[in-house]
Amino acid sequence: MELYEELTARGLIAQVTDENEIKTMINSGKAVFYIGFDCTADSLTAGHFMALTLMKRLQMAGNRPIVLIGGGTTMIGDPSGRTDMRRMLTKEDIDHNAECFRKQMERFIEFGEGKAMMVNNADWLLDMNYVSMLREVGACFSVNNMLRAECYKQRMERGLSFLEFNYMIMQSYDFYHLYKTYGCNMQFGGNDQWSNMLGGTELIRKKLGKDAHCMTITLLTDSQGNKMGKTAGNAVWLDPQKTSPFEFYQYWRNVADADVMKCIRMLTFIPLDKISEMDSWKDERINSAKEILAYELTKLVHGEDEADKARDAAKALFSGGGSSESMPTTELSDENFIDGKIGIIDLLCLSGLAPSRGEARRLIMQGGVLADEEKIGSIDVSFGEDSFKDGLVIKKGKKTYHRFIIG
RNA sequence: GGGGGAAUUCCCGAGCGGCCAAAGGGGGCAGACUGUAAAUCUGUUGUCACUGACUUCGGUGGUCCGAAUCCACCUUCCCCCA
Repeated sequence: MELYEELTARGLIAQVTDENEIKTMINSGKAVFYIGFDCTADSLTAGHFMALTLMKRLQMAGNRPIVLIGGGTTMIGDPSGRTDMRRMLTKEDIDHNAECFRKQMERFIEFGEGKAMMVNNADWLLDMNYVSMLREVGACFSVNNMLRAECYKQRMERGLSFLEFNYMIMQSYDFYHLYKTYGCNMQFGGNDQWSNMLGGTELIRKKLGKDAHCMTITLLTDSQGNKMGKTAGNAVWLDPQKTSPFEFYQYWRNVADADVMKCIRMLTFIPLDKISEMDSWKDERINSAKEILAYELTKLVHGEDEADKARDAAKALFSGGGSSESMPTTELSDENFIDGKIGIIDLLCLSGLAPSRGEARRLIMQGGVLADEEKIGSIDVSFGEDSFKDGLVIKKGKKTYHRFIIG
């Protein structure tokens, strides 16, 4: 099966400018394509991950990827699909974030001569002269059309600043610049980027009379229609410091039944024929599909060792037995003990299992705390030093564990 | 430039000068049921020395015995007219 057909079968393609052109181009490895990443945080997220896998798929088929770091566009902030304005980031923040992105991507995409390249649009956007920019680029855009763009829709109701309104023009200029400089003939991005991306092809057509193409990736949403890759409003990060491999594993291990196969298809590199076998899995068997999903993704992002550890830890915790090695651990010292004892509430707060003493108290009263698999029945329970000889495992609810040892 | 309106706890949103730690919903957390799923039901959701005390309602001052509620100024946002 050829690349384009595979992407379609995996459900990755949302919209394309010219299906036949794009198909022949990427199937024959002739595309020089870019994906832009705005560095609004100091780590990539699960959402970016899909774009990275797509880059890899295309690279494996001989196409040349350009990673564009949005050091310049992040100064503006993309309003697409947002209801409120992004917090303005300082130049220093952006540079720092860009550096973090670069490091994470290098683990994933091969950069170098004849391979992928990385550029930063700060290099050509930041020194732009306003008036010449307006004359060169602004003349090519119709405000009437821009206002009709889907990506501004929500903001038309709640207010859109002129700053953000210009985002589309900046992104379009990027494409134009890359086309001229590197012969970049295609842009990929999330489906929410469609209007911004079309802006680029329009600009290239108007300025150079040439055709360039775009293709958008289906946004990964769950069966409820929410964007995936978030827990309680927090992103699932690729940085192990921000989201530990274990948490990362658990996130995918816990996706809803309705979403597993979609995730496997879109995010993993498991061959399609294998996946279609799994399609018929039901009930308890679908649970093992989740294990596969979680393992595969953890392996891709954090490497095989971490994936093994995360899987073992999960097995140990949920099916009993096994090691508690990779569990988050807190070392207690003498000063934590009063009269040779430490209270359960202190343990919960110390480890961050509970953010406040009130919360800790509540958890205990609701029967949500176990110590070495035994339910804590009272908020006054305390432990002597000898309880920690072999480590004490405190369990909060069903899925959160913490081990305490004496340092 | 002129006029009008808004800012409440994680989010949306109600809130009469005392009965307001502040309705309701969402989300979160925990319990039951389960397959580490979904759906459903229950409890809970400012902090602490927890049947009590303390700190919260954009900011700063003020009125009052008493302010989320009234007044002044400031900040930010929205709407209408230009």
